Amino acid sequence: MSTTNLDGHLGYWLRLVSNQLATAFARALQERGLSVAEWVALARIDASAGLNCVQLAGALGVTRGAISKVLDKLQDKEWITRTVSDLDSRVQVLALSRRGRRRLPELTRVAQANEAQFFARLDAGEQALLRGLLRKVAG
Amino acid sequence: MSTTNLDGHLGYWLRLVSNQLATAFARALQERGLSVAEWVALARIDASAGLNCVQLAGALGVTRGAISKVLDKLQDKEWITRTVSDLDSRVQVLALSRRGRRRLPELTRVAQANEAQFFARLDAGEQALLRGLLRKVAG
DNA sequence: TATTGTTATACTCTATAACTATA
DNA sequence: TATAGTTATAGAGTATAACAATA
Repeated sequence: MSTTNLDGHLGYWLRLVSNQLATAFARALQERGLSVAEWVALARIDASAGLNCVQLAGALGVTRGAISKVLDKLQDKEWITRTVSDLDSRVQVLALSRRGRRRLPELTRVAQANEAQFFARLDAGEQALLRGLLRKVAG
Repeated sequence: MSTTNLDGHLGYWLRLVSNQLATAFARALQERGLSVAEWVALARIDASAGLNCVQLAGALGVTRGAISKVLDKLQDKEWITRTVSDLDSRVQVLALSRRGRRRLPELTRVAQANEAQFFARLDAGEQALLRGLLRKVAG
């Protein structure tokens, strides 16, 4: 007799869907020369002007160390700038570079196309519902 | 002007929540000597009797190569058995070992406690709704 | 030829913890 | 002392592709 009803676990489905989406998205982004984590950071920097590293890490739910590496890669590609704050020289102000701004629209299109395809089984109302539930969990 | 409304992306929230859950769960499982991927495989083997590797890979949404490694670790710990099928000697039939069966209930409790805490912001109805939506996306 | 499972290789992603510089 | 950011280290998790054995 099995003791496990894995299908009842929310975590199981969350993991399955998230992994499938990430894999598909990673392939789509690869041709444009960036990874999923890099895209998320880039998009967040664009969406929230004047962010620093600690704030970005908090927004993405990862550590400072993890963010630091991702930012290194984005900076190597010259898609972002890191500017020391005038008010506090420990702080970096993050921003998109000219090149980053030029590239972002296409990346956003790729992200949206990927999402549209991936969540095609849900109608607009269901997608909004799912988004709302995830936001609520994220707190 | 920013072009990105990251909060509108389902993938953003999915990634955030999934990563948070996986990190918390990994910590809880670590003390019991296994990883998240190992637990998921173990639970799936228990839930679906007579699985082989290809079927397990399909159920978990990963490749055969990835599964092979996870199974190696579970076998090293003697939590599963791999038995060559009588009908087709290419095929392995996966099953929990005696030790695996003995350990599973506690691991299931850990998983459930972790989930209960993580999804505490959602009531039972919302959790069922979320599960249904994720299942629908997974197809 | 097709399928099952393994292996070699390489990445991405993340954490922990110690560190530097500044406040 | 506390905070911002970096770095060193380690490990989990996965993919791709080539491979051996079997069908």
